[in-house]
Amino acid sequence: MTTTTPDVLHTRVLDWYADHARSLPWREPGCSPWGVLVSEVMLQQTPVARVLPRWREWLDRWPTPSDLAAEPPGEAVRAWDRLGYPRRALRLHAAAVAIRDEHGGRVPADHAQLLALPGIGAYTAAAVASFAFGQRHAVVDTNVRRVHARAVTGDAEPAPSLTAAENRLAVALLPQDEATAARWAVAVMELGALVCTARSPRCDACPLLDRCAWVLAGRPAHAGPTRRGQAWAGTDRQVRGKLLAVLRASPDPVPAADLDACWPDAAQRARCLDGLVADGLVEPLADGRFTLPRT
DNA sequence: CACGCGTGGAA
DNA sequence: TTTCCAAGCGT
Repeated sequence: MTTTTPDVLHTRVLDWYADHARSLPWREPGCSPWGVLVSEVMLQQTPVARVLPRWREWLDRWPTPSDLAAEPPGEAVRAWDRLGYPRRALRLHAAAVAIRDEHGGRVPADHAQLLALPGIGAYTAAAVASFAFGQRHAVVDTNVRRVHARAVTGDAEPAPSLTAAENRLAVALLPQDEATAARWAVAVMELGALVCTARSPRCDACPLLDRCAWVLAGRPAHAGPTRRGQAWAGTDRQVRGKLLAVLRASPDPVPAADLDACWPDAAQRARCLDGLVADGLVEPLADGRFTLPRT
């Protein structure tokens, strides 16, 4: 239970955002909804600094969904470069096709229609509806969850996965006015990204310092179980990454021998290649070579 | 619902 | 060096 009224949180965070927001190209007034959507998908689990150059290239090459939809999906995977989780590139291409075929080439403003697009989940649908179309939605990402956990709930970290209680809290905190709600959504996220960070929060720079439930409680350590980091060395994910890197680097289809060279364990290599084919990230050709997907 | 899914910079 | 972690999604 908090004694701080939402109005104070809104004023503090919105004023802070007005002074400290980063100038990012997808926040420019002239940025299209498509530009916002592309940025949101690229930013799923990938840092802003790494996204920036790829985002500019994408929007320059494919300024509309129909431009991307006209290309083979493999071109999206190649242009994705090393942003990671390349299935996102495939889904973004599929979303572009759906936007062209089912929405007249225009990114839909409706939350449910956004949610129905490939690769667009609860967070991204709300983010696009809010950031690109100025609507009132609870936009709950990892930054927002961390700010809410500390400032409102008084916990050092949010729960391992998004809970119904967190969603209820985010809805309860939304300003009533639509335009204010949209600014609040991006402002809280920015606060979590720049000040209320995961590792070393800069509480001295926080506009909520004197109202933060976690600080007022003496910054107690995280109570729950420590979440396990993802293993990497020797995992299928590493092997998939190596296989796909070979295919991205080659403008032409690649002989199987080139893929064999990138990982010593033949069984794991074969399993991963099969997985990539099943995912639609790799296309096997009749002559035994492999390529990024053409269809 | 817990898990698998890439990548690389910073602490 | 190792570990953490960065605007999640789909199954």
